[in-house]
Amino acid sequence: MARPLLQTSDLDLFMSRPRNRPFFSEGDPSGAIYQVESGCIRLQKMTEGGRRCVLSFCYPGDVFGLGTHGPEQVDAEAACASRVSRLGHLGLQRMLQSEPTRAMKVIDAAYGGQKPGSEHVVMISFAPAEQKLAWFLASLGQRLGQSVGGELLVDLPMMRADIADHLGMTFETVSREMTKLRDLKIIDLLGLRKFKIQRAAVLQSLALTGTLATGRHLPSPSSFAFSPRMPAPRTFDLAAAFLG
Amino acid sequence: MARPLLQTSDLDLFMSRPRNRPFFSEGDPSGAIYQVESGCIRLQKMTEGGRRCVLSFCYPGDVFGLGTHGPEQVDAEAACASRVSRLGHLGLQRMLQSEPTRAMKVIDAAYGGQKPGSEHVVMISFAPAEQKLAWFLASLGQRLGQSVGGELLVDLPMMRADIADHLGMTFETVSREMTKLRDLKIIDLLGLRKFKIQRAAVLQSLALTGTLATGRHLPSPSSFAFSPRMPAPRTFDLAAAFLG
DNA sequence: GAGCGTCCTTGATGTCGGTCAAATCGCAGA
DNA sequence: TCTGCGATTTGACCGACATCAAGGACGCTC
Repeated sequence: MARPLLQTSDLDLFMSRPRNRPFFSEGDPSGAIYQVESGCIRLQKMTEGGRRCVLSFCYPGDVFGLGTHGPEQVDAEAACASRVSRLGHLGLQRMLQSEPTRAMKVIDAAYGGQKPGSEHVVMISFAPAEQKLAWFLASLGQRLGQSVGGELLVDLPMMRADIADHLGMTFETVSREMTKLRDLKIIDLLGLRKFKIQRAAVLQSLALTGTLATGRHLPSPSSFAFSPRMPAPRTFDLAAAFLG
Repeated sequence: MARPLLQTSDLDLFMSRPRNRPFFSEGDPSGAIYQVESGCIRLQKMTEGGRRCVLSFCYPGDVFGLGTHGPEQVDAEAACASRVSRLGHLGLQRMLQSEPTRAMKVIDAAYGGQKPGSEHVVMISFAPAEQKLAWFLASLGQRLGQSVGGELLVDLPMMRADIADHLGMTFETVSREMTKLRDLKIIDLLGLRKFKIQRAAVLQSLALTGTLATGRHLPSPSSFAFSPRMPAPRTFDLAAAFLG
């Protein structure tokens, strides 16, 4: 990660959890802010019927803990062995007084401000299984990918079942679609916890439109694949407005 | 509605739209805050393939316009003939200076702070069609229902297709499931734009567990049906923290 | 390296809900 | 009231995906 939002001096606690153990559970006291140091955190809800729904994953550098990303609405569990640092309620109030601008950035991030969560809803409501998985793998590549000789090497820290519960499908279908993408030579599976994106433009096209494209008629792959989305024309800046 | 968050003196513009016309579109300048005066607003996204996904509905008294409820992420269109009032960027900054506590409440609401949006994701990812619709009708009853002689009379301001795009199904399936619930005497359809909840406890049970229940073994219907959810034990109050 | 449990892959089968199509309803305007 | 169009209902059919069920692979611990 580039430079974490929270530094050691801000934090008042470090927590480690093996896979599937909670950092907090729905209904726990809220107000603290968490930053992922290593591993991968699942923000999830359980249904009455005992099924699990993974609302989002947090990776190193991500901040969570408020609103829809906090114990008022979700559980936070380790998707693999993970370390998380914590800024408590009081520490946050101290920061709000001493460094209000940075504190507002932290708060915005902890609400899940960065990620466009509405895309997730769009994908799980309409897209067929193949497109859902392409979308997930592409966004994972964008977030965690390491460029190696023109290809993108990506960690896959969570289990198939976690991906399934994130995309609203079964782990069997995740597995099948994964195999299909491998057979199409769009991705390559390197063990269970790592994969390589071989044809990024095709994957991206599949993620966006649900159809395969050769990639030949698209804008040059390097500029098209995984480019950040266009910035909004003019954005309301909560911190700026507040601080005058 | 009880007492609207924004008063006439705050607002700088009133807008009316017939059904399906936009109040704003994704990418429009952001920073303004909107309050529904009458009608029903759809917050929605279009997919590449031209399909529509309705992320939420706003009813009279609801405030929207920021974050996932603003033009950075969604379109806002009238689901039926609607009136909306608007507090512009500058007006909001003025309010932040003159009445910061109220302004923070307005901002929180405009981010969609009230509604637990994660429930929506859970429903559309796993629930079968019948449960999805039961959940939607039950929450509509909770929000818009008028108690009339032990039954709940509810307006249904949007079309079947809007409901379908909100729940990730087709309008044909919405129609079929609606008929099914009517045949089970759980609801009664009063024309196209109104319905009555006849057996609230059963509807609620269907919404929560996906199974029909007689209602006999449930807690007394009056306390169970449509009761507000339990408050979180301790909640981080952004406004309070900010204002010291 | 052997043994074991968990996770993953693959196959066979059934079904829910999507798609296509037609009939009916309801409302607005002539 | 009549007419016309869009919204809704209902029906028939089919395919994508869930479910059930074995195997196989991976990564532990000993």
